[in-house]
Amino acid sequence: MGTHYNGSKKEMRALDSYIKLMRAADTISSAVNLSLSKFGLTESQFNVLDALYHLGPLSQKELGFKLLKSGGNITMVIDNLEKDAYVERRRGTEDRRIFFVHLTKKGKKRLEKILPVQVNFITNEMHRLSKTEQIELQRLCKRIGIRKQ
Amino acid sequence: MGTHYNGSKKEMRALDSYIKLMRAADTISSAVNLSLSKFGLTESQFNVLDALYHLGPLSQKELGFKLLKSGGNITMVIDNLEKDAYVERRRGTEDRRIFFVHLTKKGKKRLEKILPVQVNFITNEMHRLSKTEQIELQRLCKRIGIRKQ
DNA sequence: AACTAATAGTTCAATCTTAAAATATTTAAC
DNA sequence: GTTAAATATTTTAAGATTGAACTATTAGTT
Repeated sequence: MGTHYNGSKKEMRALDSYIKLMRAADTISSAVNLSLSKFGLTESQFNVLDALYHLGPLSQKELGFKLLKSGGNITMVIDNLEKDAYVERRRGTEDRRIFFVHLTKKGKKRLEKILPVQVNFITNEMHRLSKTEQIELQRLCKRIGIRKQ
Repeated sequence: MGTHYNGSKKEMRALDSYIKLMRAADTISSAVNLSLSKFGLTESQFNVLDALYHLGPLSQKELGFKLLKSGGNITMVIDNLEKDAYVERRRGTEDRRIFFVHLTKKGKKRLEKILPVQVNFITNEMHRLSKTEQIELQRLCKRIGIRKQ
């Protein structure tokens, strides 16, 4: 919020922290989305594929929890990934309310092609910070990014 | 990205920094949006009102630049704010391509009511970090959030 | 067994967001 | 002065995102 608000120093500092945090995240996110768009994926889609790749099949509920997204959103992202046959829904046998989302062979192949490029891309982006700075950034962000009950 | 990727330490660190940064921004953004929703505003709408309040009338182009948003997006956000009569478009006299966006009295009043609450809210959120930590976070985020030409 | 709670997922309405194509206007070049 | 290039905004198509209402299924209560 701008320079005209006559808040206390403490308030000004908090606002400045907030703005800079948002701006940094926006900047990286835009870059990541641009990089992924060359592969025909969005950041959301990539995050789902990545989660399934590293964690194995997950229910939509679990995906939403891991990725901090709403149920409605997961439905839509999975719909789009399923259209492209990168994932498939498999109904739970014990509990038929649950859909487990599985990575298909096609999805796995696609991800394995993209992953190294993405890793490289993000490594370059983060290279603006030294090792020590990155560790410090992680510590600070961890404090902020804690899920509330 | 998960724990299974066998990248170098440097890569793992970069990915971890990226994930934690995104998560922190998501967390704060959700909280801010929730707080603003009580006033019937979105974060985007609030950011526009705030910019106009502190900087005076701006063209849509300038707004997009300040807020790191695309032209199409600004058009839509201004449309919605104009529906609620919080802002109005005034065509430029020298250059008739430009629309200057003005805060209306209603918009100014609304913002002045919300601003202190928001400032307080964000100050509380950021209170998880000490003064020194916030200053460090700002420094690190500033390095990352630099606009590319 | 029947009723109620809770849970998983879908659908809907609203807004955000972008890139690309289309419009309107201005500026530059010939 | 007319044409071409540049600029500001709008429109469009696709996807992201949420909260709320809805459906289906399960679990708990009596």
